[in-house]
Amino acid sequence: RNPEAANHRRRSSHAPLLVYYGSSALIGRDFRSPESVEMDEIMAAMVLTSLSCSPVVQSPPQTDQAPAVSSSSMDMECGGGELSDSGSSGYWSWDHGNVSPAPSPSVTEADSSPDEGLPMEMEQSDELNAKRPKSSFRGVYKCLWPNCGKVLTSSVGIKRHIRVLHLGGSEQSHREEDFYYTKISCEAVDTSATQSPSPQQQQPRSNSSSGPGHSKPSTLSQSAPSSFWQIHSEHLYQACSPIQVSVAPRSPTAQPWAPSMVKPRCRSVSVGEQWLQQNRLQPVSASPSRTHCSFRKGRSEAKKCRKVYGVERKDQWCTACRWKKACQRFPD
DNA sequence: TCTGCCGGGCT
DNA sequence: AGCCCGGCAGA
Repeated sequence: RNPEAANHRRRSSHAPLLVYYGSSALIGRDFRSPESVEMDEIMAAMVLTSLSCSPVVQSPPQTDQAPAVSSSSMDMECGGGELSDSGSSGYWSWDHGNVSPAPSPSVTEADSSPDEGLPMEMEQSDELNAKRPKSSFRGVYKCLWPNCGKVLTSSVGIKRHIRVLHLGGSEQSHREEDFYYTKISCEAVDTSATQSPSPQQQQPRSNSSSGPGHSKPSTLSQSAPSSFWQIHSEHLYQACSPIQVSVAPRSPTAQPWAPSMVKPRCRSVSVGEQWLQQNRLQPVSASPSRTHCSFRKGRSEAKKCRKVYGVERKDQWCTACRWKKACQRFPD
């Protein structure tokens, strides 16, 4: 595709990472006024947008990096988080409502791109999971609604979020929320350094473009978003095979942000899908035949024509046996 | 290696 | 539909 678009894509996938670094710094300086922080965020995002085209910037975080406050551009990278720590609410999220205009045009463009949709989001998230420094997160819940990606730490919170914002708060959507969020836990193992079981926090995305999405929740409330179903059907397909959590050995020199390293390992399963699997529901339309789900019937103990009559008296075999089909004379 | 039979091609 | 066979997988 055109290089400019590719560049935007690269940038947009980098920006959240930097933002994340910023978030840790942000926590360290929460004594600052929100306005000041917000201005810094905007400034930082702008600077980062112009600086973060090179993967070098994306080098794994120095977790012991001091979150000093200064006006240098380097500090912007550390302190330019857009992540707001909701503090008293008990969760942090990406929810900025409709605050400032999108600080990073590239992010906005990527988010609003119609063909990127949720898969891109997941991809991005997975990518980020591998890069994120260790933290003490247990597990978080991410909204799967297109262009939302809100992350909360409580299932109640995410359900409420989905019900209110996306499902229009209708009561008929009871339990439906389950299908629109995913629990992210440590199964997205960070293999870059250790196999630490500590769950990784799902990286929230800028909602600078989700503003419009949030502004029309009622129109979406009665039917699932198409991209969601795309994901969901994919899950169903994948559900035929066990979820792969194991980790392939990896070159120590491999770049932790290489998507190919991360994507196959990290698969978030929506709670709804988990429910489906637990309840042994089958995909509605999918035919299981000719997939790896179909298994060959185990060999029976019964003797068939071949054994009974032998190859010499093949003419006495049943037709099916002669045709190498399932024996009809001595069925299982 | 033997056996059962699925999947698919040919007539 | 009838016939045949390559090839897979369990014993």
